[in-house]
Amino acid sequence: MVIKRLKDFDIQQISNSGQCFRLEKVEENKFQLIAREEYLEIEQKGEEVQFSCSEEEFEKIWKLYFDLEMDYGRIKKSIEKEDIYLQKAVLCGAGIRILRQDLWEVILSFLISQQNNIPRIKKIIKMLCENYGERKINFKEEEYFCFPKAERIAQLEESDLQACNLGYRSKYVKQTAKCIVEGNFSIESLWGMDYKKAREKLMELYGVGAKVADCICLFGLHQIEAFPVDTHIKQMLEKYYKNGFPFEKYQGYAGILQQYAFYYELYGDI
DNA sequence: GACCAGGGCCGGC
DNA sequence: GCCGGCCCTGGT
Repeated sequence: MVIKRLKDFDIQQISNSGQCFRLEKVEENKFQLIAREEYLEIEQKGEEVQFSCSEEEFEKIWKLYFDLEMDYGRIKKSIEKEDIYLQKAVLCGAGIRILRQDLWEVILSFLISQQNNIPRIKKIIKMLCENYGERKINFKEEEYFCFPKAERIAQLEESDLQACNLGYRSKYVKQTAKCIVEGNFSIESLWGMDYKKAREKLMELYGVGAKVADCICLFGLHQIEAFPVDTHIKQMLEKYYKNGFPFEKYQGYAGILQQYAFYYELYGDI
């Protein structure tokens, strides 16, 4: 067990932020996460956060995973005072961070995400994990399932994917997995590219368009300048930034602001 | 029960 | 560059 006091961190907000789909609330203030083939429980009260792992594991995996070395306070402070919308958005999702998830998991998850809603995306991914992910046992002697490897997904028939409710996305997933496994697309090489090149390269994949590519850049490669425009962000831009979003003022990290805005659009001033 | 829309993309024009 | 079609289902 590790206990930390963390600023700019809210596990519930991160869970609801739509960037990851395997972080689930299990009881009040308590969440479970399956990532990096590990099982983790997180319990938060105020700034005090408990992680169900050793200090070594925390340092080795989770500190980086939750992007705890990034100063989000500084990013928030950089927002212009006159920008009422962003100020409100940042206040609303003050504990959001951009996780450092597994690249393949992000690619598959956001292929599934298109023209879909978050509860349904979570259900589909859960089913894929239970059917095709490696089964493991956690510290409570309970079973859990890892995210399925590309090799396993590539073996499946489209009908198997249809059975997991992927619908018309089945063909995208099947072909993308095959392409990666057969060595025709190196996802590792993406790490050596800048945002523009990585985005362009990702769009070569069948089923990956501009928006999904941006999500993969932002959530999979941690290229925080990527600014995915989905239907919510599109509506927001049309409503509050008719003369254009001030990207020039937030060069290099607009994607983090996108995430605050996305969350604010979803959950608003509740 | 009906209807709309969801972290869009592809293919045809 | 624009537009129709698309699997399925959560939410109203």
